[in-house]
Amino acid sequence: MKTTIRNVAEAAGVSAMAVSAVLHGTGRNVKVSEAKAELIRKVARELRYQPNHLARSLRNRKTNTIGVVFQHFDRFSDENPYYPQLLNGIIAALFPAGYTLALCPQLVQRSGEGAISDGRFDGVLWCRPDFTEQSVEGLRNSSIPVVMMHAPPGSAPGVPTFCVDNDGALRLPVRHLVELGHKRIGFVLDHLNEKTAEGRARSEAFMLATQEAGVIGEVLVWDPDAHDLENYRLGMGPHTALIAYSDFLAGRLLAACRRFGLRVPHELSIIGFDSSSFCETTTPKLTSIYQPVERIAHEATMHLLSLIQSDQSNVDADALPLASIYDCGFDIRESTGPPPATAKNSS
Amino acid sequence: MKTTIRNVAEAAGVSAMAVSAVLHGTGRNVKVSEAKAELIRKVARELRYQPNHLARSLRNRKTNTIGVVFQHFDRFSDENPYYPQLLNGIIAALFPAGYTLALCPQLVQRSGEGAISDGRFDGVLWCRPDFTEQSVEGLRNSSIPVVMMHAPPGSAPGVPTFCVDNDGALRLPVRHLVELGHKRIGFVLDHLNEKTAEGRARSEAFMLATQEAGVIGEVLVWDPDAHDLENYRLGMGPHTALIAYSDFLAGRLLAACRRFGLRVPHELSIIGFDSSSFCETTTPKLTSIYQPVERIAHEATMHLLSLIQSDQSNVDADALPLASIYDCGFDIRESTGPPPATAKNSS
DNA sequence: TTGAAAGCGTTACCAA
DNA sequence: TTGGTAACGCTTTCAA
Repeated sequence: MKTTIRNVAEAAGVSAMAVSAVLHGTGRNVKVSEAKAELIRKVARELRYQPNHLARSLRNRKTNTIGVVFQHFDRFSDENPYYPQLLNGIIAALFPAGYTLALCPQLVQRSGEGAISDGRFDGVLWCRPDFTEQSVEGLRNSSIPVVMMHAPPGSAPGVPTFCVDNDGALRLPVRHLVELGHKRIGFVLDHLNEKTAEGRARSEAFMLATQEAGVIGEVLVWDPDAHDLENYRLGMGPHTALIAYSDFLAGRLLAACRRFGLRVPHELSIIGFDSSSFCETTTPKLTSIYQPVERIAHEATMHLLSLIQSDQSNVDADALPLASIYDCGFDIRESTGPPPATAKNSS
Repeated sequence: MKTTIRNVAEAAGVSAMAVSAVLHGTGRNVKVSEAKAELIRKVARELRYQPNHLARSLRNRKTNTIGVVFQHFDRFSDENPYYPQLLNGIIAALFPAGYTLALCPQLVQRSGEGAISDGRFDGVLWCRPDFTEQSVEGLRNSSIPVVMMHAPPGSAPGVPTFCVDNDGALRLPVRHLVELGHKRIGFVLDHLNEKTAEGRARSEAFMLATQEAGVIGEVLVWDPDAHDLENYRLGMGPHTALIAYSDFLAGRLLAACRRFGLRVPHELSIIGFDSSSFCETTTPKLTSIYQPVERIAHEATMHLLSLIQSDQSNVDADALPLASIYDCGFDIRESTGPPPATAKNSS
C-alpha cells in the first residue's frame, strides 16, 4: 500500500479531489470531463491504486463495519447449531448491504467501558445480554446505534431488543407434558445462562407456566456431565420430565441418561430448546421448542442497518419499533412420553 | 464519539501529545510527571474520552485486525462443525494477542483485485481458495502478509500454506475399503468444492490411492439431495462404497440412502471427511477421515501473526516455514463394511 | 520537560 | 469545470 490518491493525481496531471470524484463518485459539485475521467481511471489502474479504507472511514465517519458482541466468546460449540444460524442471519443481512462483520475481544471482554464507540463500527449487534451495571452503562454512553438480541423487552433503556416470547414458548412444552400426565417438571440451565437476561426470563416463564398449569416446577442449575441421575430411575426422582435451556444441553442430558441406563422417554422425558437439526440426529429424536434464531438475527441486523442509515442522515428513528418479539413453535419428536406408571403422582 | 485527545489536553491544561503519551504509552522522548499523568487520566475518565481507533490505525499503520477470506462461501452450515472449529482455532490465536477478526463480503467475492491491502488489515487468512489468475495476482500485489488454509503446498507462489496431507489422507479409507473387499469406489464432492484447490487435490489424491491399490476409482460431482441412488441397491451400482468430501456431504448421502431404502453399510459403505462430533450422531455412526481443522486454523493464524510481527519490525521472515502439512487420521465407525455378496466383483 | 508543527490518506468546502 | 485549503483524530519529529 503505497500509491496514494495524490500519486494518481500527479501522474494524471489533475488534482487529488478530481481523482476522488471520479473513482468514488464523491463531491457532487466537482465535475470532470469524460476524457479526464478516463485518463484518471487508466492511471489508477496502472499504478495499482488502492484507496485506503481507513482514511476514507476516518474522513467520512462511516466504516461500513458492524461489531458483533457474543456472550460466549471463548469458543463456538462444535455441536450447537446456534452460532452458525446466528451468523447466517447476520451475514445474510450484512453482506448484501456491503457491510463487514467484526468480532473483537475488547468488545467481548470489557465492553462496559464504551470501547464500542471507538470509531471502528457504524453499529453494534449485542448478543450478550447479561446486564451488569457496567455493560448497560456502556450501552447508554454509546454514540452509535446498538441492537440487542435475546433481551426481554424493556431490559435495556432505549435499546431495541429482539427476543422470543419466552412466556409463550414455555407454555408449549409444559402443556404438552401435562397432557401426557406429568406432574413434576424441571427446567435445566447451565451456569452460564443462569446469569443471562434470557436465562432468567425463561426460568421465570417456566415457573409461570407450571403454576398456570397447576403442576410442580423447579429451576435447576446443572452441569449434566457431572450430574447424578441415578435416583431418576423409573420416575422415582423429583421430576418425571426435564426441559433444557438449549438443544445442546438437552443432548448432554440424553448422554447422561445413557450413562445411567435411563430410558428416554420411558423413565424420563426430555425437551430441548431451538429445535435444530441436531434434534433429528439424537436417539431418541429430541422433542424441542423451536426458536427462529436465524430469522431473529437477520431482522435484528436489518434493524441495526436502518438505525445506522437514519442516524447518519439525521432522520428521526422513532418510527422504528423498540422491541420485537417472536413466537416459538414446538416440535414433538421421540424424547417425550407419559411418565412411568411407577412415578409417585403426588400433585 | 465527540471527545478528542485535544479536548482532554485542553481540560487538563496540557498538550495533546502529553495525553497521548500518558494514555497510550507512546512517544519515548516525552516524559510527563506523575502528578500530571494522574490529572490527565482523571480528566480523560471524566470526559469519557475514547481514543479513536481509526485515527490511531491510520497514523500507526497498524489496525490490529485480521481479515478472514472465504473465497467459496455459501453459508455456515447448521450441521457441519467445520466452521465453528475453524473459527475456534482462529479466535484462540487472535484474541489473546488482542487482534480483531473481520469477515468481509468484498473480499469474499472479488478478492482478486488487491482489495486485501486497503489498509484495514494487518494480515489476511485465506480459506478455501481457488487459483484463478486473478486471485493469485491479487495475492502477489498484496502488501500485507497472507496465509492460506486448504491450499496444497506450492499452489501459490511465496504464500505460506496450511493443508492436510491429502495424498496420505485418502490412502487410509481406500486401504480400509480394499481390505473389506471393495473393488469399485466413488469420491463424492459438491459443486462448490469441485472448484477449490483442496477439492481438486483430494480428487487427485483419491484417484492416485485407488490406482495404487489396484481398484476402480471415480470422482463424482453430486448434489446428494437430488441424486438417484436407486441402482445402487444390493451393490449392483457402479460403486460399492462412497467417500465424501465432508462429513456434512456424507450425512446427506446417508439421508439419500434412507430415502431409497438402501441399508448402510450392507448395501453401500459411506465414509466422511472431518470425523467431527456429527459422526457420532448419525445412524449408522459415520466412519470418517479425521482432519485437525481447529489445530490447522490455530497454527495458520499464529503463523500469520508472526509474519505480521516480523513484517512490521522489518525482521527477516525467511526462517518461517512456507508450507505446513498435517497428517490425517481415520476413525472407523459403523458406516463401512464388506460389499454385498451380490456385488459384481469385476476388478 | 514541554509545545508547535507536520503528516497519515481522504474528502468537503470554498474560491477561481 | 477545476484546484487549493482545511480538517477527520492521532502521533512522531523537531525545536524551545
